Amino acid sequence: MSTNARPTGGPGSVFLIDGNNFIFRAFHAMPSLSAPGGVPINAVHGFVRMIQAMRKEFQPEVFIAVFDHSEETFRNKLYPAYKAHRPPMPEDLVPQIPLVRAATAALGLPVIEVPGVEADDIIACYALAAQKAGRSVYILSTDKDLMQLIDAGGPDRKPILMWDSMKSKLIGPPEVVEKWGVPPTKLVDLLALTGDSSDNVPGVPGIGPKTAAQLLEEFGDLEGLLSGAAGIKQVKRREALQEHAANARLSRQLVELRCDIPLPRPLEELVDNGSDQATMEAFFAPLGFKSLLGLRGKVVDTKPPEGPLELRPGAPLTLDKSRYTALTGEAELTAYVDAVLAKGDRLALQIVVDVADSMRAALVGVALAPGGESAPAPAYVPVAHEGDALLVKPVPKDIIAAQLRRLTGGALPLVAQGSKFQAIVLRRHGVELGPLTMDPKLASYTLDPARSSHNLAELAKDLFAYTAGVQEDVLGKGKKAVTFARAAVDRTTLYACERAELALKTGQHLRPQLDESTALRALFDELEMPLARVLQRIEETGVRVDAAVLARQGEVMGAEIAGLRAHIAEHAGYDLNPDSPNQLQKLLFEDLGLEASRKTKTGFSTDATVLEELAAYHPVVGLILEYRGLTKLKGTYLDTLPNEINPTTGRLHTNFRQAVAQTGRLSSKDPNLQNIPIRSEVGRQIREAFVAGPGKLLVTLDYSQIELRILAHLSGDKNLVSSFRDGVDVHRRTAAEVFGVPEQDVTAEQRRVAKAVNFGVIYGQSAFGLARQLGIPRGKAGSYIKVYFEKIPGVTRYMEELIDTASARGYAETIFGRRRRIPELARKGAQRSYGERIARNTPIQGSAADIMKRAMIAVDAALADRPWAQMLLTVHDELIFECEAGRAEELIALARPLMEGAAGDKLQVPLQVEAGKGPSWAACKG
DNA sequence: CTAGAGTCGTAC
DNA sequence: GACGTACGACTCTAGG
Repeated sequence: MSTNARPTGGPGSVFLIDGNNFIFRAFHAMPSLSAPGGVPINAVHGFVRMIQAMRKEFQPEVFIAVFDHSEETFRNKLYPAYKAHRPPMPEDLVPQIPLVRAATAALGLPVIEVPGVEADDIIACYALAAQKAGRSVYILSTDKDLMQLIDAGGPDRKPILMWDSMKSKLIGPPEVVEKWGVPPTKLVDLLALTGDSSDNVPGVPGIGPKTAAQLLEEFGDLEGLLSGAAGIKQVKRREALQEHAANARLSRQLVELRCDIPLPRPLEELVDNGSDQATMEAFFAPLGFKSLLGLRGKVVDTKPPEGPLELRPGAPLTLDKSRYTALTGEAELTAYVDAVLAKGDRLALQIVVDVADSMRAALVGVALAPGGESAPAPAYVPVAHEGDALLVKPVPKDIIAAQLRRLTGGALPLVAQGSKFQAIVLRRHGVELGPLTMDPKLASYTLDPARSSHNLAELAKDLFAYTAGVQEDVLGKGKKAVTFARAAVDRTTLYACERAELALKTGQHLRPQLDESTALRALFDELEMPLARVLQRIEETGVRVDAAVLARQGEVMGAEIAGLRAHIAEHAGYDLNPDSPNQLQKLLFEDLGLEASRKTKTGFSTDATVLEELAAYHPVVGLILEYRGLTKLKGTYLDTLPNEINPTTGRLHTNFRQAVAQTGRLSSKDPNLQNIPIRSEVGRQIREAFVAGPGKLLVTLDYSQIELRILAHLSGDKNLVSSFRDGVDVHRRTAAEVFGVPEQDVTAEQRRVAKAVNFGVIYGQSAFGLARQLGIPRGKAGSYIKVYFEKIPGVTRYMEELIDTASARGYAETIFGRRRRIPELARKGAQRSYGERIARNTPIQGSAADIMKRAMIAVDAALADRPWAQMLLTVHDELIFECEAGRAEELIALARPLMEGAAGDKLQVPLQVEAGKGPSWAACKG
């Protein structure tokens, strides 16, 4: 029973509420709360909320609440002192008991009670009867007496489990053993020995749970123990058992649940039909339960996820680092490679480099951790450690490369953390890797993109409670830090071998978790892992950037910036740095007395929207805006891009990061080539510097409206779907619907509004946000949104469903089953709202990302035997290629259908791809 | 001097 | 508080 397991509800499930247990827990969990008349109702409120939530999530076939009936039970007859010394019920709880029963009934849940029989016994009867009838049973309680019923189930029967709804913990046999030291079947015997002071069950004095478990282990059961007690060595214990044997037997009778009463109502009668709104309102409205009324009866798909939602930890790990060796001689290396090839079944790699840039790094060494029963221990192959005593006679690099090729060229499946980086570096050193089957970073990302880190050290800590060595310990820190090229071989060996071995272990640990979900397994094996190789080729190719173009633009812009800065200073009357929001605030809102509109954490906002409003009031504001625009372009692009050009290749090699964006998108870093300007004319000119090589052309292919198409597909909205099927302008069609005019009469302004609303929907924008975006009054924006949702009803319904399902499941998912946990949905206020926006956006943005990734793999495969074209970049919905000038159309004809077909048959709307070509990125227009 | 927070702005 | 996903430049401040 893993910590994440939850009940499987739906048909065939029987949920039995231990009413009294539940009331007490609700009472203590909820803050005090009173109904309008002053009656305390916090327990009622908590109780009802829990029932609502469970009904929504689990949709039990049978859902009943069982209560004690306050009469003498057989236990009192047996033992008058039974439950005699119970502390009195809290004063505030007393009046709530009858209310809870009534509330339960008002919710439409059968209230079961039998005079003279405790709730526990009734629950036992129902649980066993339901199991006999082939149902799975969940008892909603934390009462230890009920744990004796727990049964993991088997081939011939369904399980009986307990569910602690407040801790979200499923209690099965392993949890019972963990808590009590004995399985559920022996729990009665154990409790008979230990007794129970709260129920006044006597037990045997001096015997607590630990001793009882140990004795039962030794003697089998209570009777065996009592009859064999004479043989116990410890005097006190032996005498206690002999003296109190009768008490123990009596206790056993008190503790053991009886299931010999007839069921007051047969199971078939108790099928849950949900609640009746009128009944609920009649009952709850007078109690002031407004929020609960809205929560009623929506049917939410709560199919439990396949596989874990978070990485499931494993047993603590210890690694024997004394086995690690450095292979410093050629003979040693060869022998090691032979042994791995003979005995290993897979091989984990960890390269060591001097700098963190895969296209510049020099290979310093490689650690190898083979998997397999009799495989050799991990070892480190030093390649380029400067001046280490261990390496007086280093093995020639070409010999190392040859041995590595033998080892990693395809003879064994490979494992590597951050495999793309390693593959690029190794390839640059003459070692082309064979098939990679596991990259733990990508496995972690696929399983749980929302986790805080996919770093190997973090994974080792979280999964195996293992603390990995840190780079700092090898390289030193601060000014004295060295690169690995200057690090000692022995320390590097420990560090790198540990990482290789951790990659191996982590991969082996995560693999079965991926396999638990068909969707996640496919995403990993067929999407993320192959994509890493595609991205490897893209990064290795790089893109040509004409530094001279950037330099020329930079000079022009620099002069303009200097002029603007002087003008701004003139207006101000003093020299200031317009880059500083601080100084800008002083100028605008103090010296010039302009009106500050928005506040930031540290002062008044001076962002573009604020400045645009102020532009009419003072000429300096326009200058600042212009200055801002130009310095941004110059500082971020013109000045920095040339520095990123690789001196060896003469091209720009970005790093596509595959395990960062929580939606499944890629990101681009060092430099970021996914935010090169295009929207403004000045900005767009930067794209003139991205050029094709001589005799070549750039080709761009971009998905038209892919996110809106996915929204159309997911929501199934009639209007949206038909817009795309008919191939019309979707914003125009939306405008026509929303403004109630024929399509040909839609004005540019109307289309702009419709477009903004369409995008706002994808991002979960509010009326406030839309108003700000469009610069219109909030009321007007609200009415646009209102009409939009009326005219596009499928979208409304879909968005509500998305939030409900995501809230019930705790995650959002894409068309291809990529999941993203959204813990924010369990919180309140702003956090919850944020969670709702994520829930709306992730399926759309993530599905688009999945489709693009599929397209990239397909196109890459098609280009494998077409060396006249290379993929250069991806910008979320766009692919950029470089190809021989005469073959641009051929490339477009090849790639376009692959991109348009990348969703397979998953979409009910077509995908459309637009193409452009030209000598530069800027020239790639339609 | 460095690291991190804050603000702003670019892309899709 | 109010629009989702990224990356990064620049300023300013806290800390060594």
